[in-house]
Amino acid sequence: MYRIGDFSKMGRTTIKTLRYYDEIGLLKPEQTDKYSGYRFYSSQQLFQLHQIQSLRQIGLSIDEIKLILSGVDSQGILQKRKAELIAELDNCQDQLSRIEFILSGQTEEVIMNYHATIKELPECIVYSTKMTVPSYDDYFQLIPAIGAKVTAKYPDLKCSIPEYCFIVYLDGEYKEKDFHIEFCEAIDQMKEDFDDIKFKKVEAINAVSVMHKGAYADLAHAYAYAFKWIEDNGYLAIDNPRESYIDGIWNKENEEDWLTELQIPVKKK
Amino acid sequence: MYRIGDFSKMGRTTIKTLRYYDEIGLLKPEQTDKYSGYRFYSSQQLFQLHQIQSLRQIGLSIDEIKLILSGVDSQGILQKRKAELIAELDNCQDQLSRIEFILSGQTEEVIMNYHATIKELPECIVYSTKMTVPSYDDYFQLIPAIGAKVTAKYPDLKCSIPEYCFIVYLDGEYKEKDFHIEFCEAIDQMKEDFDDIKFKKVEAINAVSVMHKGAYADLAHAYAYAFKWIEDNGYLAIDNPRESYIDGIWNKENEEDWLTELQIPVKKK
DNA sequence: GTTGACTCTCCCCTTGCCGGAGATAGTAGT
DNA sequence: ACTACTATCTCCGGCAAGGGGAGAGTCAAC
Repeated sequence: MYRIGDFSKMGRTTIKTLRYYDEIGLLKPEQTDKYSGYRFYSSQQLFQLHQIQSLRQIGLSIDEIKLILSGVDSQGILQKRKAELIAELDNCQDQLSRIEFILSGQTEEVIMNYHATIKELPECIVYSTKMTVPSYDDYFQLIPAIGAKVTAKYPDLKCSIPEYCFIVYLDGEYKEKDFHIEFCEAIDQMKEDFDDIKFKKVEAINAVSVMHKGAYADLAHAYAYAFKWIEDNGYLAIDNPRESYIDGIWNKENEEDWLTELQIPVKKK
Repeated sequence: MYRIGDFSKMGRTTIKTLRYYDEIGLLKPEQTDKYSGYRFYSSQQLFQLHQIQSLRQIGLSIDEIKLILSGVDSQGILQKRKAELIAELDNCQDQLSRIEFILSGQTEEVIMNYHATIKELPECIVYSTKMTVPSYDDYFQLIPAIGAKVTAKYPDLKCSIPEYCFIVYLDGEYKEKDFHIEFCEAIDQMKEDFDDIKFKKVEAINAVSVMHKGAYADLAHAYAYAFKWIEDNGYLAIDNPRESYIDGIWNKENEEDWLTELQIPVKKK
């Protein structure tokens, strides 16, 4: 029989850990002095401790170890842990890649202070209309009329809150002018199409998001940054990019305060 | 200005998280109603939130993000995170390898219930003597005499507590009999060599440890298991194996209760 | 006036322990 | 038997980054 200090040295663990394992019932000392409370361990328990340590070293949680020790489906638990590890590896690789990307010192990132995140865009219902516009300015002048037209037709229709209004670029390539775009506004319910207005459900999707602050003329930098990010970090663009308007001419006088979110649907390569 | 619910939807985060960021001063709402306590965020803060999220997605802690936002050495922090990630990747690979090893279903593991752990063996002082013995039994009969001889010479010398007594196999290969071994007993202080007894410091080292329960005749299985484990998990044995005796003929009658720890110094390949 | 949706603060919970305070227990030396 | 020292005990609090829920107050619509 060994006291906790000696046992901890033999098992290369800490006294705190042994007391904790006692408390949670993972490894109870073979004997506990009723009056002093001293814990006494046998050398046979070193064997058990060693097994626990080997399972802990492969990252199993204490609850999982308890299950294994009580004879429950250890294959399944190991398979589950294996899946976790593979996910963890992917995640580490992804993070590492992103750090390398930042450290490689993109000019756009430094100057414009761009940052990319992956976010899940939830499913939503939108009304949409396609058009070809010569420039950003023309496009923003068209929007209020579209809103008014839809409201006139369906007075009970409401924009979702918070507002989610975006355009999708239908041109496969980058264009300086005469964009072919689809305007979308997220709403709370489905309605029948009319005129050139179509109602549809936009599926949930993962996207790379880059925030752009300032004039639309500089959006090209944000696009360049986003596509380079996608390329360098092992993602693949799987749909047309969206531009979501948060602040613009309609609520901010100063061009520098305009805020636009670029969303590019992607998947891991 | 947006209330917390809308802002959380726009930023694809949770209300709890926003409140937490407020509490710890990472992202305070632009305005807080003095009477109702309601938080109000501006769309410009969406930009800040987005930056925070991009840094969180590469695994930085909140304290690190605070540093970066306050303009402190972001290069250094990213380098540090990169190093962490590389270590994490190694660790995941190691764990994955161990799980594969278990799942590949080693016979020895199932039958003998072997488990391997990596542990750090601390530095210690030992006295040692080399000998060639025909069998385990002969060897265990020799040991008490050695102990007595040393104690006679140095009465104030004490074995370390807990006792750590092991032999090192000097034969490069596996032998059934006539082992060339070095007997070592850990002690509390250095002394002068005499006769065939040498005193020396054994350096700290990492070792694979496998516990063997039962007769010494079966130790060969433990060796086989340990060396296969080392091979399959990308380690390299860098020194002669040690056998540390915990329970044996001297304190347990029943051979099945004997407990021996096999320690093989290794490093990662 | 009354729902119903939203938000607030406050407190406890998570994992696997670590650190420390204050109280005993056990051992060695005198 | 007394003292000094070490080992051990229990209990409390803390860690990272929020999550869950209670109970109370706010806000807008019907």
